Amino acid sequence: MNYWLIKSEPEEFSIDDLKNAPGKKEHWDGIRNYQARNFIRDDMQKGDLAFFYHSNCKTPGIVGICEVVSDAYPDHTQFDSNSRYYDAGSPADDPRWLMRDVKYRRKTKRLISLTELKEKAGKLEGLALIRRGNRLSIMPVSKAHWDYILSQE
DNA sequence: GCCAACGTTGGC
DNA sequence: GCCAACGTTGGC
Repeated sequence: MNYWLIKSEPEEFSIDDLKNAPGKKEHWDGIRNYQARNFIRDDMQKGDLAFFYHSNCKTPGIVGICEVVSDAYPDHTQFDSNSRYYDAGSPADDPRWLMRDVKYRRKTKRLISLTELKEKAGKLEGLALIRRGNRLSIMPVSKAHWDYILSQE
């Protein structure tokens, strides 16, 4: 059992969009970073929990919790020439990009902002999210950090 | 909208 | 294999 943080721009896909999706479930497409891909492929497991993080918005931060509910499978958007995620170089018989399905669990009681997480850097040492220049859209969260963040809810 | 930080690309 | 140029991310 591992813990994660996944970023989404709320204008694109918000925690409410996930909550309102059929079965409260959606595939997490559009990952185009090898490190993030490797996390999806190698380290995520069905049943893992992830913080849902809103990025590139007025107050970036953690807004909810979701669960990984599928194995990794090819992200279909890489083969769709109309998609912004189209990748002409991805071999059809060995797709470069994978995704998993995530399911809505709940919203956090309040938005736990990036600012606040940075203020608690002492308790969250090593958390990828607050490392300088971090741009990963999927990153691991240790059990200790997970528990601590939830205790601040 | 700006721009720092980072990942990727491609010439050599 | 190096590294400059470029495109993207994402906080501010």
